[in-house]
Amino acid sequence: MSNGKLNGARLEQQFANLGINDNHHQSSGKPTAGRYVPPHLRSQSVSALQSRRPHSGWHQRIESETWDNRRTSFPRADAWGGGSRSEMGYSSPQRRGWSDRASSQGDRSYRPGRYQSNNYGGRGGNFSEDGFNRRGEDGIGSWRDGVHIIATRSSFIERDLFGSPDDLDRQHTGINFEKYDDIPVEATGNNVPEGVSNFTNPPLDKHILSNIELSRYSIPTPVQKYSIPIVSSGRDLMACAQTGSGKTGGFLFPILSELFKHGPSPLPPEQPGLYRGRKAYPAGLILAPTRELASQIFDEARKFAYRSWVRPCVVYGGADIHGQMRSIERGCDLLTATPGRLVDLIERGRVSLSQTRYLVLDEADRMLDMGFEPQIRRIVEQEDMPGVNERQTLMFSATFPRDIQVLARDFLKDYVFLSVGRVGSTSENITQKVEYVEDEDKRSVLLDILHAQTKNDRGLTLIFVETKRMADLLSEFLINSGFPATSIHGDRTQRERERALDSFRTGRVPIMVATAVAARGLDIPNVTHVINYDLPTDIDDYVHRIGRTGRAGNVGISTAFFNRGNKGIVRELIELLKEANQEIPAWLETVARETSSYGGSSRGGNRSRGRGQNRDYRKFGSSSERGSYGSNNTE
DNA sequence: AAAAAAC
Repeated sequence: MSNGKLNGARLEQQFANLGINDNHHQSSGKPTAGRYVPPHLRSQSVSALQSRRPHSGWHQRIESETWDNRRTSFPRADAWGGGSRSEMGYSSPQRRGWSDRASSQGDRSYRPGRYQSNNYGGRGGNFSEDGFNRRGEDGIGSWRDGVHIIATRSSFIERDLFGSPDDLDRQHTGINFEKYDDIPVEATGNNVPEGVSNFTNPPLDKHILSNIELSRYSIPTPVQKYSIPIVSSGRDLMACAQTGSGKTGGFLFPILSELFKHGPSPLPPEQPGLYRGRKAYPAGLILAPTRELASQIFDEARKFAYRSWVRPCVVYGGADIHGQMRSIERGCDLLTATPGRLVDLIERGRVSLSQTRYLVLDEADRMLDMGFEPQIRRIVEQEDMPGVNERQTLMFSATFPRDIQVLARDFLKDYVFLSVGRVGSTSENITQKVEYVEDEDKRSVLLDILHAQTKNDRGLTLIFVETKRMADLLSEFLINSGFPATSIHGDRTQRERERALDSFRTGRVPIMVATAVAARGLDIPNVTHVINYDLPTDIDDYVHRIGRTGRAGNVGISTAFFNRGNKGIVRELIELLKEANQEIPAWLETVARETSSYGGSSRGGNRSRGRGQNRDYRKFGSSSERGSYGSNNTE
């Protein structure tokens, strides 16, 4: 199962296996049984999918429904005539690419020869008296003659995107609004704009306000308070914010708001190239370090782009690239991507970054670490993305080590540094326990913990291990011990990963064993317990991992198994526990004392200064000055 | 040393 090296028959087999276990298909009774639907498309309404059924051949339909987004999921009489659009006609050579038109803002309908100048986006008309479209056909706005045409509302789409008010799954009830005022916020840089305390029309566009309201967010979280005016005033941002503090909204709200205000960029004349089709020119690009995180961000983007001219898309590896290409060539204004797949699409000539005005690096410290940095540099510096002065760049992460801040400077101009939450530490919402457990005792201690909590705890337990192999072994062990468990790691297929995450999220399988792939950014409500079965070697990873619980003001528990193998992080761990007002076991202090303070590793010197690392190094950094980049390693 | 991310 975990070694998926089947070749020829793989695809068919995958399709054949599909209808069996996927509860999405079963529960919603959609006509898609037997087909793989990526997570971000699974909530499409029945009518939407049915309406597409008669249009094209079976094979085509799999692909298009897989990656198709809302925009083309609904019949559009004006664009498609009698609704006889076929995938073949779609790719016919006589179709003119939208990007090689004389007019910069071309019509995006797909019928060959159809042309309406100054029109961008979907149909905006068809209003009914109450503003709702009863047939559930719209939700796609447009831009015409400098005016943002907001599409009619659709109760179908709204239920898909926003859930119903009593839908516990979707609610953000845990947000402790009173506590927001106590959270320290530090904004440094030149002329830092004043924070806003409400979602209001200036500076936000009215339409984004309406989508924020539909999502039931009532007041800005601390990071949003500042990111909104910072982005609206054209500034760059490096934001260091506690996990679960609304970082995604922190960049989506102001970016979409600006896009709604200003409309699409004029498209450049198409360069001759191998690929003659419609190229995607996203106005905003969001990069994320894992596929699941990209998918999660995209889900949010769909909510806040609802009824607007902005079409969000997502691309990531491990999923069929052709479907993704078809999706983005239908229009792609706000693209969320993992780096590898994006580079692939750029090489294929399917994506140009020449119109990208907003660049977001989520989990930025991860994106700029040794594994990712070359790819990021390539995307940002060696493709056709506008230079640092012609775009706005935003970086977000819960941790921002000083050396990464130095690196990040290459991508930013006169940025505001924002530090939200308990600086450099984890939230007090999380009760952190550390237990001394030898490797050979870990299994039985884990079982004890799980036995103790299954009684009345209906929350989810996330268990982190260091290796993919251990993730497999441990989840198998738990299952054999009678605990419903699943696992997620990079050697599982994308389908397995998504299914594992989904069954965990819904609570069907309340225990998940995970590698670092699940450590960052994933927003899974109701994770009440994070267990570090293996502690990471980097304290920042620990911070991100335990941040999967205690989200949005909820409380959570974290348990770490510590033994001699983990003494490398002992001092940083103690510092962290102190800052978060956690109990520190006496034996842990002993281990720290026994661990030589000069212990050979360079880690103690550069990174560990506790609170220092999440503060603006321009202001708090020790010896290195702004101008001394390149020779700053003399501590 | 391991994990993640493209085929």
